[in-house]
Amino acid sequence: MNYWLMKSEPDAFSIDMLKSRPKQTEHWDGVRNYQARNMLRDQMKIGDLAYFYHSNCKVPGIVGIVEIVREGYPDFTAFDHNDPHYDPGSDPDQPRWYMVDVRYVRSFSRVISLDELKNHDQLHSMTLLKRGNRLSIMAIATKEWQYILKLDTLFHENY
DNA sequence: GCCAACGTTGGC
DNA sequence: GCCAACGTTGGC
Repeated sequence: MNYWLMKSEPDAFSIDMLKSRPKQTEHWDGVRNYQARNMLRDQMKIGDLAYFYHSNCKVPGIVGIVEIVREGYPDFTAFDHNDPHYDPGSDPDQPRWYMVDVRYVRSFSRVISLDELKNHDQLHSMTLLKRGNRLSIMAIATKEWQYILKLDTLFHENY
């Protein structure tokens, strides 16, 4: 069982949009980075959980949890001339880009903001907080996952 | 195989 | 909207 963090710009695809999809499930398309591709294709397994992260928005941060419900398969948006993520270099017979399907699990009662995450020494080694990091898919250590979960439940207990 | 130019990401 | 950081491209 592995833990992940997946970034999305909420204007393009937010956790609320995922929640309102049929079966609260959607494919995670558009990743065009080889390191992230390798994780989608090779490492993400059914039953793995991921934090849904909203990036490039007013309050960037973790907004909820999703579950991987289908393992890596070719990202067909790369074959579509009309798709903004079209890549002529990805051949259907030898796809360059991969995706997984995710299902909504739950939303946090608040955004656990990037700013807040930075304030916890226990999270300093997270890839997300490394300087210059731009990966849209990253692994999260079990300890970090649990620590972040507690940030949300602590909030519940206090209010 | 080097590296300058360019495009993208994403916080601020 | 700015720009630092990083990945990719392509000339040589």
